[in-house]
Amino acid sequence: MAKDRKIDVVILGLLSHEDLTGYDIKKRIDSAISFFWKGSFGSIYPALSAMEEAGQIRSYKADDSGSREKILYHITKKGTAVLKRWINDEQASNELKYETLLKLYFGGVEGAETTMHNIEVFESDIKNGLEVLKMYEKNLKKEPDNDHKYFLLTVMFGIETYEAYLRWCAKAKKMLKA
Amino acid sequence: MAKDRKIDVVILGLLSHEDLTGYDIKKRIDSAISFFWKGSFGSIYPALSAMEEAGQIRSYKADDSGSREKILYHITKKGTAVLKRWINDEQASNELKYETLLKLYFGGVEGAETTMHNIEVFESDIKNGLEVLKMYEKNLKKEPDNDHKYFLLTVMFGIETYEAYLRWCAKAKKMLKA
DNA sequence: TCATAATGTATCAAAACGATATATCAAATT
DNA sequence: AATTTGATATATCGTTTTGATACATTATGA
Repeated sequence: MAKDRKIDVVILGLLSHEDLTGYDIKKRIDSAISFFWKGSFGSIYPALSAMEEAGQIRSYKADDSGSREKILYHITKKGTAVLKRWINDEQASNELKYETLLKLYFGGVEGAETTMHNIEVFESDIKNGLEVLKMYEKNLKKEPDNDHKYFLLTVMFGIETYEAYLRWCAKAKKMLKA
Repeated sequence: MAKDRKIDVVILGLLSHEDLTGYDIKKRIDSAISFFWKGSFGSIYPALSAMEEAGQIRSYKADDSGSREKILYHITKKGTAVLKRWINDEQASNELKYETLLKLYFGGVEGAETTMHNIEVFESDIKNGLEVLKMYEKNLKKEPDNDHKYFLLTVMFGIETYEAYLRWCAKAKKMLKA
């Protein structure tokens, strides 16, 4: 009926490694997995409440007294089961929304110059992103930790696709000049 | 304050080529641009109403009497202006949500076998998608129509990235076997 | 003939987004 | 020493989008 909250499995996945606050979760999403996933506080906090209600996670206050309010979450057996069920379900929806391609597709209503400029902006963004990813890769390969094997795989995915984007940019620019 | 509806520019872009019904718009989104964008009836119909209210589009009934109710939409000057303003705005957010990578990233909680299987499912989907894209490319290159130049560019983008996905799949499988 | 697939408009609950509110604490600036 | 800034932290709000469903008509085809 109603689609299931995807943010749930993101949270469960992150909590399967360590206990985190809602704020921590947001930070993890915005750093390590930002190039293939995102999430906002507006989905994280309500999900945390609902998931605790459902017994998938358990909250507790940070015990370093004197510090400010800080609610940590710990995954329960029930939560682990939900996470595993999701990983073992082979269907996965990869939803892409490239506004850049949308502008390109409708590029006919404006001149080729505008399209060219939009491609160049995209190209520049990707070049920056690629540098960050390559830095990640370098560090991950330096100390071949088995724990980080899966992280390395996602980074490699990013590099492979970003390089493809750049190849396409070159082709597209060439085509537009002709 | 509130983010602007992205579906609006998709609709305006499609209407800039020809008059369409809401159902037509959904079909266009699900075919030509499906690999880099998507939209549902639940966003299309309310947007059509709001945009007509705002004077960006104008509706009229199909005049082939005897046929069923059919509401066609036509873009106005105001709508064209909105579309052009968006295309010329250089900021574009490309939002990607790869559930496949999410499962991979959290792959540690299950065995390498599960991860391997998930990669193979992804690989198979991409292979199918790539074939479709290549068919599109073949047809578009057969009759080099200037009108379809931008469409060809998006298809080329798809091919380039899908091939990158497949290269990554091969690498990932190799790494997991080791 | 009768099923079922495609066409077509429309709404609803749930989910996600992005902005904002509120407040504390550490570090940097004046 | 006082002040400003930025990071930390929780939480909610209005808007947009999703995915499902409802409902009805027309075309296809077994």
